[in-house]
Parts: sequence; C-alpha cells; structure tokens
Amino acid sequence: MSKKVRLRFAPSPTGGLHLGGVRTVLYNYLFARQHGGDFVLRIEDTDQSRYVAGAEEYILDCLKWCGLEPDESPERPGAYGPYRQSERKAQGIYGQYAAQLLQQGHAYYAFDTPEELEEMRAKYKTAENPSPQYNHILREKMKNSLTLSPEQVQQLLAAGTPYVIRIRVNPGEDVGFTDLIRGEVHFSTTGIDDKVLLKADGMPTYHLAVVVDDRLMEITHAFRGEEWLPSAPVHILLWKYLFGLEHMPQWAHLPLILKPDGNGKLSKRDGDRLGFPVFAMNWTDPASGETNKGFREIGFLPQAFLNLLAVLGWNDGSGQELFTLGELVARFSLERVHKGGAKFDYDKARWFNHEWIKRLPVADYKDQVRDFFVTGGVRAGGTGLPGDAHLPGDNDAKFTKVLELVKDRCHLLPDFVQQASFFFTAPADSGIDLAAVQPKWNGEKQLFFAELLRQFGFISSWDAPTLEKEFKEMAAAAAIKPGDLLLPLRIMLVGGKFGPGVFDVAALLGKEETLHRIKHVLGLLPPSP
RNA sequence: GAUCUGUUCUUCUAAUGGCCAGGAAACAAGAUUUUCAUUCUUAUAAUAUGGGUUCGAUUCCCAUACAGAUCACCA
Repeated sequence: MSKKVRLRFAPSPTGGLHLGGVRTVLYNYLFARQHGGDFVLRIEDTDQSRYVAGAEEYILDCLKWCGLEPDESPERPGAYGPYRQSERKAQGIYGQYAAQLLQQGHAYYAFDTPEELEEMRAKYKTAENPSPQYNHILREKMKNSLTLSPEQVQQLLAAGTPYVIRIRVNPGEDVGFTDLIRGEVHFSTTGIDDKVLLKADGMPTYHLAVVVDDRLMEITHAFRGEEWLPSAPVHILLWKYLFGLEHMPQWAHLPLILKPDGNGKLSKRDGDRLGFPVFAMNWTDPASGETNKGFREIGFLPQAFLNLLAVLGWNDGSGQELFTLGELVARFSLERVHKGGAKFDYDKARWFNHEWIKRLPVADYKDQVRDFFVTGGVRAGGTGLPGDAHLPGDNDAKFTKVLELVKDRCHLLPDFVQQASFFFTAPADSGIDLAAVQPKWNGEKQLFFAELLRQFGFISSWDAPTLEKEFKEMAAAAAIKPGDLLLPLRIMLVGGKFGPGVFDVAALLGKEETLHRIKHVLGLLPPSP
C-alpha cells in the first residue's frame, strides 16, 4: 500500500510573496494534483518578532489569484490542524519532541546569553573561520548541560534561567539523502553545528518545527528552495532520532531565481532598481508604509504569471512554451527540473503575458481591464458620446468588441487603456497630433472632409466595409490618393498615429461620434487659403 | 574561510556518446499593415578551461577556473 501523496507550502508571514515563493507553491501544487494528493498550506509563524500583520491574508489572496488554492489551510482546516505553528506550539506539540531528544541524549540545554554567544564568536573569529559555530568543539567552552554538572543544571533550571535546547551533533558521521532533483547529496556531521531546536521563549525553530509538522501532517514530499540545502542534514538527523528515516518525506531542493543582471538571488530591491515587480501582488509593508509592485497590479494575467514561472527552471522537452495549468499538471516532472538557477528575464515575462492576452477570450479578463480603465481615468463608456459618464464596461458588447480589436497590440493589461481609451473619450485637443497632418494640409483636403461629413451623414448601414467603400469612391471622385486622406482621418478619430484600422474605429465609434470628431478637428486645422 | 550546489548563444533552454549543437526571448534587416502594434521571413549568437575514457564526447571521469547558496534563539 502506498501512502497518499501530501505536499505543503510553508511560508512565514513576514512580507510579500515573491516569484520564487510562487514557483515553489506551483511545483508543490502540480505534483500534488498530478498524483491525486493533497496540497496543504502551513503558516510558519514561530518568530513573533518578525510577525507582520496582514501577511497571512496576503499569501492566501495570492494563492487565490493564481488559482493554486490549498486543500488544507488555517482557513480551511483538514484533519491535521492547527495549521499555524504558533497555535501548534500553544498545544505543546513541539516541547514533547524536544524532551524526547533530551532524554535520548541527542539534545542538551544551553544557557548562554545572546551576549555570551556574540562574545564567543568574536573571540574565535579568524581569517579562515569568519563565523565560528557552536559545534562539538566550541560547546565544550560554553555554558550547557554537557559542560555543567547535573546539579548545576538543575539549579539553573529551578532558578528559571532562560535556556535553549540544542541538537547534539556528533562529528565524523556521514549524512546523506537522495534529492529528487539533485540525486545523492552527502554531508559530514563534522561541519554541522549544534543548531538551536527550542528557543528561550519556548517556540521551536524552523528545524524542529518542520520535521515535527511534516511528520504529524504526514507529508510525503517536501519541495523548497535551494537555500535550504545546507540545513538539510540537521533535518535528516532529526528525522533519524525522532521518527525514523523511513518516514521522512522525499526532498527536492528547487533551483534559485536569480537577478537578471549581475549575480545572486533575486530580491525585492532588484525589482525597484530594474523596474519590474518581484511580488505576486502589491505588498505594502505596514511598518514602513513602503509599497512594492505586484505582477497582478502591473497587468499580468494569472495564467501568464504561472506559465512563465513554471518554465523558469523546467520544461517538458518538447519545445512547447505555453501551458495551461491543466497541461502543467499533466506534464510536470521533477526529473526535468533544472539544477542550476535561472536569471529572471522580464522581457520574456512580458512576452508570455502578450501570448496569453492573445489566446484567451476577452471575456476572461475584461473585468480586470475595466478596472484599469477606471484607475486610468477613462470614464465615458456606454455610447461613446462625450460627457457620457458610464464606465467602459457598462456597454458590455461594445467594450468586448473594442478589446477584441486591440488585444493583439497589448503586452500588459494597462496597455488596453492606452490603445483603446479613444473609443470611450474623444482625445483632448492637446492630445491630437495636428502636427502630423498640418504640413500636407490644404484646401482640397478641407473640401474633401466637408463633403465626407455630408455624405457619411446619409449612410444607413454604418459598418467598416461600407465606410471604406464610400470613402474610396469619394477620394477617387476628388482625385486624391486615399493614402493622403487616411492619416488625417485617423488623427481626427484617434488623435494619434496608432490604433486599429480607421474604418473599424469609425464603425465602432458610431455615426454620430465619428462625424462629431471630424467636424471638431476640422475646426482646429488652419482654414484653407 | 568552510561546507554544499551549479556551469550550452546576451537571457530561458533542447540535445545524455554519433547528422551543419535545435527552439524561444532580446537585438538587427526585409515583407505586410497607406498609422502604430501585431504577423511573417531572414540574419547574428553558445557547449568555461585543461586533461583523460572512447572509433567518436555538450553528454562519462579528474583537475582548474568561475558563479551561487549557507554558516542567527530568521525562516
């Protein structure tokens, strides 16, 4: 019988959820879904000094936006609760395991104060060893239950002296495990220090908590970032002492997402510096008030966001780059996840979004686009008449048609505002590129447009082909090349040298508005001599 | 400094011993669009270095170089 596959994402609620975090969630989610398993969210809030209000809700919202909702979470408890480590601690879950370790001799009390620890590090710091560890050698010189007599220890304990519990690592042993991505990885215990397991406030550190909770929650596979690889041996040791290696989840250490320029891990600072988001959604630090932009707010589609993250360090070998979540669930495999880190490429990220804007029906994202119109200050909608105060989305059919017409030219959602706002509000006089027509403007053209106004007034079936046909016939009659007239017409209707075909624009604008705009710009152009 | 992990075009990557090392992004050129964007076509561009093993190495082994992660009572 094989155990049910269970994976967890275990963030600490200390700030925004960045790219690497979302990718870790994604891979967890994909693997869980692929194997018909469970995906659980566990909040690792054991450090009360770093607790940030709102961070947990934020993480939940991010997962919701991405469509990666957990089967079990603090909000949706399953059979393995509670799902916040602070609450688990309150239930006394971790203390008993620390006690077990103590009893087995795999852990000990340490009474050193933070000052004493600092002193020790300063004292033993050398050029070859810039960060001395509390290990099998140095612990002999410290104040702990290994160096103190049992009576002294009892006395300190009885006196309520603050203490931590440290793991006792014996040197000279080999600790190894099979990483699902990297294969066999080995460490010598000689290089491992006596990590703190239980802090002075009674809270477990990550090392103890992750092992205990993965066991209690029956986690079968644990994926996390590569930065955790160096602490893996401590976790292996804990598994061995506490529960037995045969119950340990299978580990996979995911490659890092690197900054595009230079080297190193991508950080939120890089986003500010290089002008792209690193968080899934806007994150405002409650303490500093500082806001970091999110992919959602900058106009990414969740489908594109997930897609680009999925292929940052993984591919299915077929050359396919565009994947739906469903396809990812079907095709994902850890064997094809890279070992090396990948530099984040924002241009490519934008390309992914462009592809998704094109391939998805407008109905899937028009509400989000509508929000960008509102924040962009484009409020006239409905009929497209100036002064009409409806929001763009109020006339749904027209709005959808407009978006359909311009979606190929949009990389980010706000591009729609730039590309299509003239459909809903006439360009301001200052926004009309008269300079583009003035040099070649003359009396002939003036007359042509005056006539156009008259003729167009008679058209009963106001659609693009009819308008184009009529326009060309008139141009021929006036003996002017259509090309010389198209640009002025575009400027009159659009305001600038951009946008879809002019007749499509005119058709969507409607007769009244089209004629109104032509008349208006005609009045701005210098009268013919 | 120590321990661990990596290294194919500028970037993301394919090819695990055998065709001119393929694709995508970016960039450039051309075509299309009587606008802009899109789209299409074309071009440029890589196996870190040195040794092995082999008939043959991007691929396997060793060394070197370079890069990254970690070294808290943070996760």
